[in-house]
Amino acid sequence: MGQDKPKYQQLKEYLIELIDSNELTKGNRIPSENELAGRFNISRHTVRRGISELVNEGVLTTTQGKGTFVNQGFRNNRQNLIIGVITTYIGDYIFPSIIRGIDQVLSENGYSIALGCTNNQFEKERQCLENFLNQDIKGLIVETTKSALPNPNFELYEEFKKRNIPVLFMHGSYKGCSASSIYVDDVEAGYLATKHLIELGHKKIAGIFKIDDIQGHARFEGFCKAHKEFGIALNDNRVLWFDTNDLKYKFSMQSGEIIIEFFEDCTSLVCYNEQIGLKLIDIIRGKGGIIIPNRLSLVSFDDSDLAVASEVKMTTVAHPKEKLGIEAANLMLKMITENQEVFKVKMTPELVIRNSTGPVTG
Amino acid sequence: MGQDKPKYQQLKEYLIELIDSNELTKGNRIPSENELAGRFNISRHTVRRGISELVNEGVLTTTQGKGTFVNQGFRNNRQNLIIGVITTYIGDYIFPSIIRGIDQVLSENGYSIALGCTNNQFEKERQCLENFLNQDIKGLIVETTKSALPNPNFELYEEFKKRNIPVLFMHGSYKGCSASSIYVDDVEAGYLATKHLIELGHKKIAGIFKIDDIQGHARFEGFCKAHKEFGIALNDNRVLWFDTNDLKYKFSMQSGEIIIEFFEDCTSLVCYNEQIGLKLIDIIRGKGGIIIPNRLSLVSFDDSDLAVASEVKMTTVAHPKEKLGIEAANLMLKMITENQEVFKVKMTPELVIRNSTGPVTG
DNA sequence: ACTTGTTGGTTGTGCATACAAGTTAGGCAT
DNA sequence: ATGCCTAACTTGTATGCACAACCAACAAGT
Repeated sequence: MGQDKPKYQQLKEYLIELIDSNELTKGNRIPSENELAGRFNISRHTVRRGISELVNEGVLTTTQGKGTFVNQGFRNNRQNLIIGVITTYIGDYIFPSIIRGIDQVLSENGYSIALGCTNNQFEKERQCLENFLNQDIKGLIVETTKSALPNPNFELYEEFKKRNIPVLFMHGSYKGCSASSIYVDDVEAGYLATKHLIELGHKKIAGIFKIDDIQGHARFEGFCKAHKEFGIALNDNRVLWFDTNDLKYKFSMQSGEIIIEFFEDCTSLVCYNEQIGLKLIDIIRGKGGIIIPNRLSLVSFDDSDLAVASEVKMTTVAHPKEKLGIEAANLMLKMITENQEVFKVKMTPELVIRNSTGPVTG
Repeated sequence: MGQDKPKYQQLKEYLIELIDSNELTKGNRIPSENELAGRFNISRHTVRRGISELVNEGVLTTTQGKGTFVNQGFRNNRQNLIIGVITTYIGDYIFPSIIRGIDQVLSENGYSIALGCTNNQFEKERQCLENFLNQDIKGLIVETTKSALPNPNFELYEEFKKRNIPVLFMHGSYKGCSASSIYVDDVEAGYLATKHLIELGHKKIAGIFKIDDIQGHARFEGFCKAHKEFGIALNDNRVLWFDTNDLKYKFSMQSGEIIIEFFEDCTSLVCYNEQIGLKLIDIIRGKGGIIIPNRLSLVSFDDSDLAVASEVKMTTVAHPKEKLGIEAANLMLKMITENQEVFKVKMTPELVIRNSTGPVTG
């Protein structure tokens, strides 16, 4: 053995080499403490110290009276590579795709995902964060909860920073927090959608946006930007805002009349996402008379499964979804190796033209 | 202090109490080893042993020359309640709902989810299992990968059993493995779907099923059972089998002619799931001439979002999805408290009648 | 003002020893 | 042959000692 390292350390390395070279394998008993002490001419106490560390690392198990045994092989690669992922919702709409993208990259690199889900509540976000602080995670990817509001869990994020655990925010980061983030340019998305309609000759364009969601605001901003750029006046009556609760009631068949009245004098519609878009298509179909895209052109956002589910294949501005997840995961891996650097990545959405939009008629 | 427990253990408890009662909080230095040794009249070595265990548990940090300090609070509730969840796919179809159901229950009970995803490959399943063996999980919920084939990762499941970590299989368990499982009665599902058509007067019923999936077999079995029960002959030419690879090619517009020919002389169709159902509706719509349900009644399975996405609202046999996840999670919690018992839970699917089916005409 | 050395305190490594407690196998008595 | 006991071996707990490495603060010298 060498001379600089402590003896118990040298013993550890000796034992690990025995295991790695398969001279000792799962279930085998290692020499007794006294035997090792005698063989290397060190005290039993020193042997015990080395062994106890390996027990802590999960390599060995000791049983009083019987001996010390090599564990079942699995813990030999003594790494615990977990990335925490916190999203607002699992299982809805585009979130699964994002998670799948993340998983794809991470699992290829030997990491696994620990999942948390906030349901857009700060309290649950806090729980998730505390949970992850108790685990030995190597990084954290967070989809921000209520990103427009000040975040009460700020100190917990600071704690990750203190521990040198990189944190990456998705879909916008919290104010005043100089953390890394990856997000989609939703202003551009709104702009692209609206511009597409304008270029088809539309001038009376209605818009439906979500009010309690930063993406809704951003898409509306793009909506305005396009109007301004092409010198088209923006009519407030043509913009409809809704929030999460409205989803169940506002867009049902029963209230269909009201909705249809809303965009009656328009030739086209920018629609916050495809869940809403699909409900509108249903309402319009039920009502009869209005044909897409002849009478009404419809642009939506995200390009989820729902975009092509009905007979009307929606023109939409595609959210990168899986690609966003992949980018996020790659970025996280980069952050883990390159210490503490701050990245800001913007992803650009793309217009996908299908047959829910057409040139303005009549 | 007491008398039965080892002294280093008593010291640990003493220190933890100091921390829990906030007499020592994050960042504080604890008394030096010599001081503690003197105060309790034990040897410094014994003190060191107690402290070293607390260091290992993440409660304390020692620095040579400076002293030993209390860590930043969060690890004080020294629990690590994680449940491993392995599914074939994340993000597709009904799986997100199942995961959401699991998360809902577990997070309420202070657990968090560690996610793994096999893409239906044994190799990746193995990776996930080894990963979870390296973590300190309290239970494992597995959606079986290629459940019809013998499983090469059997020994890994055995290892969980050995460590007293309960394992719960979803959607069928591996052969020869006496583990707990929760599953949907897919034979009943196939039976319900077919019976519904028969009761509407249909006698020429086509079927499309997935061959590399145990659910496909089961639903087909129910399909046969209904035919037999009502004394209707089963024609092999009316049953079409496909596997995962076919998804991309077999059910596209290009090959639409062949598909349509296949059920040309039938009045109704039992369709493996709604992904396929929707593609068929697309093909039929593109071809023109065939109207659902007038010329062709269509029953599908699962009741996902896709069932009501198009203008044809599909009659379907509903998979419990989220409810299955909730049940699975509850069962897991039960298994954790009640040691090593084996549960078998069967969930019954329900027929949801919409307007893709109607009485036979002509 | 700055460097250097000393001093006393802290944790880190290491040795020798003793007895307690659990496991196993072989020997003895029944 | 069966069952109990003991001896020998294992790890677990505990003490006492010695010196090394490191840290902070203060004092002395430049």
